[in-house]
Amino acid sequence: MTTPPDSQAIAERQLCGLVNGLAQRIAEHVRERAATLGLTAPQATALREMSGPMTMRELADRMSCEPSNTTFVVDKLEKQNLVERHPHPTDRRAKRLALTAEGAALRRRLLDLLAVDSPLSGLTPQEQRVLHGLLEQAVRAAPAG
Amino acid sequence: MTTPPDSQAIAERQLCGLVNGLAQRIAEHVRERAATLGLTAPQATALREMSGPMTMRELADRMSCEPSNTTFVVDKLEKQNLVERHPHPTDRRAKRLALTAEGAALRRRLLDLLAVDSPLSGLTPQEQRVLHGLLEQAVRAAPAG
DNA sequence: GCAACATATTTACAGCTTGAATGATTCGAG
DNA sequence: CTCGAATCATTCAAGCTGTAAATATGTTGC
Repeated sequence: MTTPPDSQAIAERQLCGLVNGLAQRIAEHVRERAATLGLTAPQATALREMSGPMTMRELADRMSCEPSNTTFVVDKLEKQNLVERHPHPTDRRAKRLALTAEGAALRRRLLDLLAVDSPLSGLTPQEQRVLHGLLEQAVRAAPAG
Repeated sequence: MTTPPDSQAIAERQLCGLVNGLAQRIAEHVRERAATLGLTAPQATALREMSGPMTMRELADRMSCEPSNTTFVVDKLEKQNLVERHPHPTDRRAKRLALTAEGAALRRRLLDLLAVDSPLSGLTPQEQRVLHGLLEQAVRAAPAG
């Protein structure tokens, strides 16, 4: 070891800062593009994750947020006629979220907007794959606090 | 290329989700440890970044948030006698933030708490260096929207 | 010196997010 | 079948965060 004992801790702190900084960048990027469609960032994130019918809990997991928050966000989307809450076919506790035709169309436009000048465009596809692997490993290793 | 045309966009979306997910993990980790010291997550983040005297703007940059937010957070820390706002020696617009003795002691304890079982402990030091390099490259390539 | 513009911080406000409490439903053990 | 624990979604209170505007100071060019 060529480094002092707590240098590892310092490196980890810097790394946490970088992760957080990039997450902020991504959020800001989403916010900008979403605004052009009349959506807020969390609304856009929800729409982005709605690749098919799913429950509130499932959407919350995809958005990495609390279920109570998805209630709030989905309320907004529902008022704009972008998504609908249907009863779940097999579980009466759950709601089955589905995009309306209008919602599906807006989602397509949103995905197109988000694809250009992504905050990750500074990395080559290969570098992105490496990053993907490392992040997945980090997330999987620290499951639930 | 062995992949369909928009597969790259999908990969980037997944990557954004991973970055966000890990950032959430880190925030949660900070929140847990901070709570044992009577601090909220943003308060702890501010304390962590206060490695020396700095201005509000500088702290905001380190915390990757808006200056108005640091006003809010520093207000809380000041009420707990952890930091103080002093006049800046050369720029009368700016405030010079400094830790109190109590704040410095608490910061030391906080750093010790944060160092054990870091959310990044699933990666080896070498992997962390690779991750650091990739993140820095991504952040630098997307400067300001 | 002064006008015009840029910067540092704060305030007011609106929107987002969490965590705890609640009601409805499901599931497994007896 | 029934009890109790667990799960899904919602509500509410409290706190966090960003935007826009306001105030004060600094800087530049004339």
